[in-house]
Amino acid sequence: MTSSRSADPGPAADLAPPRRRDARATRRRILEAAQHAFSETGYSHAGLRDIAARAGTSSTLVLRYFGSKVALFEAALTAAMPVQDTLRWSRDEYPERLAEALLDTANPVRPPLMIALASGDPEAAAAAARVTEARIIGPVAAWLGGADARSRALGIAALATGFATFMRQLPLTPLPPAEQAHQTAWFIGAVRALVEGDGGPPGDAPAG
Amino acid sequence: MTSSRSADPGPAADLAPPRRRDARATRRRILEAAQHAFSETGYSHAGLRDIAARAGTSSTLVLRYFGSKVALFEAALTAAMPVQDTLRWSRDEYPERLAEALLDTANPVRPPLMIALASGDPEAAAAAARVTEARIIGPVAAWLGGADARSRALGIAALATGFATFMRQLPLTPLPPAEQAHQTAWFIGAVRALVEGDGGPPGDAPAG
DNA sequence: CCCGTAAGTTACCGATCGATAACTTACGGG
DNA sequence: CCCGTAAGTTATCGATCGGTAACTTACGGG
Repeated sequence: MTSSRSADPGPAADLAPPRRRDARATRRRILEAAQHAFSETGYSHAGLRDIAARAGTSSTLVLRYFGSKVALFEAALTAAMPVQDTLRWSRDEYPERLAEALLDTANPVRPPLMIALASGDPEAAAAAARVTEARIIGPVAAWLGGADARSRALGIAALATGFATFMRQLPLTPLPPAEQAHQTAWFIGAVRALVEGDGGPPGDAPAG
Repeated sequence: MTSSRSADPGPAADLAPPRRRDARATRRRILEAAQHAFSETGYSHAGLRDIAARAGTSSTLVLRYFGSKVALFEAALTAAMPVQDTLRWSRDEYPERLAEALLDTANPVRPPLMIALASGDPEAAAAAARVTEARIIGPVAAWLGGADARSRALGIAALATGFATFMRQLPLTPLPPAEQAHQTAWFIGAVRALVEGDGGPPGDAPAG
């Protein structure tokens, strides 16, 4: 990317000079704050003022950078989609890795919840559908292969959404550890069945 | 000003006398309207004025009958839970019946969506968690039996939630019929695995 | 017939929301 | 040094929300 700045700031751009006005950094902070807010409380309940406060700015600047709330949501959901990472996993490790990612309490960004909690607002639901198709259904279906690839990719997404909703969003009385392990094992098995295909694609078995 | 009430009791108002003030009927209409509104647009996006308009009354009366919006939601979700019906199904027909119920376009009341779309608001999420435990996890787990009954019941609920969200709420480009059938078949198979138990309970087949 | 009470309506409140306009200030090229 | 422009702030708008108070009207027992 060609920087319009003056001289090349050097390879160690991490130690950026203490710019008090940095549009790119501000925009990135807003995007991260939006991912967190939309993941925790959903589209409707996350206000622009909350997001701006998390990012250390004002709601006006948020709108200047992203145009509207629903556009910010679409940008945040797109940025939160970890498809490029998940597609590097092998078919064999995919189910377990997906479960780990969904249950990782250290990461507050949860795309399945962003999708599920957005589907109440029509505009946000349309944005979520666009991003889901472009960044999940399409790539995952291509990665899966086979005739029912789209249906299986959609099943994985639906499974992850329901799993995340019940495991991380609803304040249910927590399961005892044994049942929790059973729950995770069931989820992994269901995803594995979808990854490997229903009847099993002929001659396509990934030699483990 | 919608209807002039005098002089037209309508064609055979069932068997009820033409009461112009019927608290029970009004309350029931409000509850049904709330089930529809919460199923379609979720807790946050469904306003008391919308619900009141669907029921043909005013938001004031809604609040007088149910106290608050979250209390109305809890009452509507409880009334919408079809557990008493589903538990009459045999273990064998349960998965297909559940899929039919979720995909029935004639019925606009969808408890899984009421739960999923409510989990953004903390109070509504708590209410949804209470009703889910009392009316789904508990009864279904008892009906399922076995050590992992609670975990399996939770899996069925999570599966239904994700399935309903992606099949009926998100405006995705619809799957072609063949893939749609595959999707439904996969859902039924996943539910069946949870109903029958993971390792399979020995000698516990219920005679339909 | 009469009136207490329940059923229902109208008007309104404070808070919050997304979004806009106008203003202020810092950065950097000339 | 100077000033144009981008970055950021303050003030505010109109709409909508859940919720409350006060008023009106119909039902039914005495």
